[in-house]
Amino acid sequence: MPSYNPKVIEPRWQKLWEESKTFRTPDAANKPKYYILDMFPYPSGSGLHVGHPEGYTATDILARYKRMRGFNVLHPMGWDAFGLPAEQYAIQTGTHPAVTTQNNINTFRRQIKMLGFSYDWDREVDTTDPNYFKWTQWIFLVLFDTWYDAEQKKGRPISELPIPAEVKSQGDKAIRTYRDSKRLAYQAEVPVNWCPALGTVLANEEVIDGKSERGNHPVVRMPLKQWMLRITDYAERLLDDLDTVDWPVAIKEQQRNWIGKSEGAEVDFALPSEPEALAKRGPSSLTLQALTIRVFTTRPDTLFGATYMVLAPEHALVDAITTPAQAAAVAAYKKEAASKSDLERTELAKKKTGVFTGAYAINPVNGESIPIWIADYVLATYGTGAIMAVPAHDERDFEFARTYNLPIRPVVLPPKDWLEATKVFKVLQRFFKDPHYSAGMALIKDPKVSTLSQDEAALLGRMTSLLVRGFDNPLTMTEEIYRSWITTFAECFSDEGTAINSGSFTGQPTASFKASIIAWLEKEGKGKRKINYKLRDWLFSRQRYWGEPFPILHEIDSAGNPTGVIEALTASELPLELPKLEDYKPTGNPEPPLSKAKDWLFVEKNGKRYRRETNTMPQWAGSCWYYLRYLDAKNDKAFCDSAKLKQWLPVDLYVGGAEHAVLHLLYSRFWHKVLFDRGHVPCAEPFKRLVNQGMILGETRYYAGDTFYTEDEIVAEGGKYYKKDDRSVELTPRADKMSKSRGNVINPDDVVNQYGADSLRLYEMFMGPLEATKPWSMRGVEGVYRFLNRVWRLAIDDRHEAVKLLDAVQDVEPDKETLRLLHQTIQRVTDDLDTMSLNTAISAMMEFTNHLTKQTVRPRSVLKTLVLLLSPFAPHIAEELWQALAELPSPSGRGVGGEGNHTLAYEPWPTYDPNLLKADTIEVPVQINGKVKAKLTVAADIGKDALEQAARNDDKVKSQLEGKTIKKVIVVPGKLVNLVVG
RNA sequence: GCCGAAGUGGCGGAAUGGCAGACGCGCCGGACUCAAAAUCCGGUCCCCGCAAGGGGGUGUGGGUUCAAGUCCCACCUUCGGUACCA
Repeated sequence: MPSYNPKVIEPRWQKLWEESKTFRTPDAANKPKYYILDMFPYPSGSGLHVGHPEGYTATDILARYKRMRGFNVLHPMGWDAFGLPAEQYAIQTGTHPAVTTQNNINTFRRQIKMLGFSYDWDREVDTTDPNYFKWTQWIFLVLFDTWYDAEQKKGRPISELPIPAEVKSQGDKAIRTYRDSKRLAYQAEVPVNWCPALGTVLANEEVIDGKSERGNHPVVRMPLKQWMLRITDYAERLLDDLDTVDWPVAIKEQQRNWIGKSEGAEVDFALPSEPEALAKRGPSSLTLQALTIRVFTTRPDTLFGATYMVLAPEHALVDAITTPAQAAAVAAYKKEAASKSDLERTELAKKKTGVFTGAYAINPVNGESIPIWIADYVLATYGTGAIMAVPAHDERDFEFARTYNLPIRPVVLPPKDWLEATKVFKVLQRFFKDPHYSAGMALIKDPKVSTLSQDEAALLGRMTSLLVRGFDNPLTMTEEIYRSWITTFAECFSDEGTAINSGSFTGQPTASFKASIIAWLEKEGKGKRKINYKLRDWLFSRQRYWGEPFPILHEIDSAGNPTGVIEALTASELPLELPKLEDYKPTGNPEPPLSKAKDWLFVEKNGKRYRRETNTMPQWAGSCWYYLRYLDAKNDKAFCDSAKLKQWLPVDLYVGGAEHAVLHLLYSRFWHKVLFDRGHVPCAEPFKRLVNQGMILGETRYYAGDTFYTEDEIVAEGGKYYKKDDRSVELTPRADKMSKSRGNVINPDDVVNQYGADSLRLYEMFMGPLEATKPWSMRGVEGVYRFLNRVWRLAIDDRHEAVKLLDAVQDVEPDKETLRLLHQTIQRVTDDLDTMSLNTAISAMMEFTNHLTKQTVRPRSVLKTLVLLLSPFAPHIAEELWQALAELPSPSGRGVGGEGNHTLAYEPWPTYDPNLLKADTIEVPVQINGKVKAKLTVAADIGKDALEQAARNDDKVKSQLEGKTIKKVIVVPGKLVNLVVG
């Protein structure tokens, strides 16, 4: 038997590790801690795919390496198990989602264990376990109990919220309402994506082109009372603290964009208060004169160019300001806008639409009366839902103004180089440089020949002299030119420049204008400095069964109607478990399925009647804090013991897919900061270092239209690809995402079956840099499998019946060369592990193996070191070889399983001696004018002068230098010699 | 459009500013074998040349430098994210 047989040795070692709990992590240890975390998976019904083991292998290698480096390593795994698929399955079959979920978890656990990861399984978590979600609910109660103190920039207990006197005077109910309005968890009426076919609300990311991601059902927008989390209060800190974490810049940038901080001003536009106008609108608009429309702008310096205003169709004041004459048109437009999803709105963004309300507002800087429109290019959810439109300097306003013929007034003069950078200018300039310019001019003016429009030709005429002069003299930008430019080329300028047409502010550059106008607005009480965020509050409730129930009660009166009073459960009442349902089918309306559980729904407490909250939490809830639960997974007194939090936090290394760049990672950070503010965790950021593994694509295929061929059916020639047996068709190579429909999914089970877990692990790391997107290749797996076979045969006699060392393995000192290469390999592998360059670490071991293969005598000590280096990558074969190579159980090895089985998992990591790295002689290239012309073999420690002499004396160099003079000599000892000749 | 990443052999990919293509795959040749598989040894960037040797070469065009895949400027392409955010 003992040729390399992963099918036998892998299960054997997995069993040993499991039975003796080799990787159990003690909480107390006199070692430095290292917390390595994987993004835990959603256990889907289709099982593990090869993308999962990529990150898991990388972290496992690091975990095993750090253990050998003497760290107390925490490396846990668990399940993000709430989610829609199990519920859909329940609807179809009646099987409880918990059953489906446990089956899927079992499959995932089996598959993950099959890969030999060194998780501490005693810390396994499952977000659907009541003992887990008890604490998810508990954290929700913390959010519910917290308000954000903007002055202290900190979340504080709701009991510490100062109650304004006028609220206090209105009694308990007012105080209650006031408190509820300040909590981090609050209820609000918001538009949601309701999918009637699925009977649920969907998250934005679950809606594609106005249809549900699953099943392609239509989705409508409707307002529903929802639970929201006030993440916007933490926007600034979520932004600032990005500077304190070691994350990929791309992810930080994505989070910054998502938070979307912009600085500017809020400006109030008053409505004119002519009594006549008011009377016409009837009693509903009696308060009109008190109304102002508040806008947010990042460009208060363009206020003088505001020629109209636009409200979002959903803006609260639309009906109040609309004149009777416009009422019908406005109503129709509002209806149309409401029926469109956000996506449809943006899809149809090419053409801007809108309707005049009939109302006017007063521009606070110049008292001008400007028309108010509604248009769906203004979003109700951003800023104040209303804008001042400056068509001369905003692309969107510009386009809208052109469509509806609204006035465009330039108030910012672009700098000169803006004009020169425009595409049109470049074309013109090229044209003017043309020696056939005069002839060209004649042609351009000839409408039969010219491709320019009449307007363009006219502008060309007007600008000719200016532009011609412009080659030699600086071009002067004037309002006249800018105006022509806008009208002719439909290009507006939206950057910073110099103010024109702006009253006493004229002449100021944009930056100083902004500052001075904000000061003016604040003095006049017409506006103020304002920072706005794109980030919106987090819609936290779902109309689903399979999620965490909210620990919230709604008080009801004797008729069963809600009184508006909400009460949180106490910690002692947790967990609030899900009721069993007979029928998981959607209710057909937005009433969540939990409303069907009549026994569960109503409770009496302190003599009052309550109805439970029937929404459930989104899937993100459980994954927001799972990294904390691992530290103390079985604690039933707290979500985690505080000493353990102090010991283990923050996570030292977090590895997962970039698809979670924003949502999961932002939500987690938010919860963590709230817990931090409330004193439950000891640090402000949860994940110190983050690494994203890249996506693994399917095997490269070679396409001709829709038909494709595999690598061995094609032939490459001159950078092009053809079918082997028919060269008439050129093929295009492409690697696609793995998907069932493309039929290119690689199943890890199959790979392990054929080559073993060690080969799968090794291949996934050898493919390329961890962060890179890379295509799968079965041939590549074969390659690393052959490598492991070679390592095996370095030590083991594969023709022998028992696992027996080859005679070549001897207790002798390694020769000089082998010793040098060994230490070099230790260095390379160690350095590569520290930088997570796992692909090159494997290359280094391959090179050393290739060297050893050629040796007829293989010192046992050398093989043992190689095995230790290999062990984090391919632990099973390493353990097996370690056992064969080690005559005695190593005293430092923790016993695993039965007699004679000793793991290498806690062996000290090999160290290298820098003095042994150097060879006695090295090859140094000699360049002449930067090109390598000769190579010298010299002593490694040769001095600068000696090296130059050696180069000059070299025959090849001499012949190259014949008849030339050396102008300069560069000698880099140990590296090269470069002779510069004339 | 904006933000981010990346462009290197037939393929995956290596290269603190210092010999481009490590390592693996594939391919070619050889050994072993009756034969095949497996394994082992050698070769393999392109062009000219029997060879010795010579020339070219890291998306494109410029630049810095004795020396550039690597640094700087401009552009092109691909991938990922995001998108009326005022």
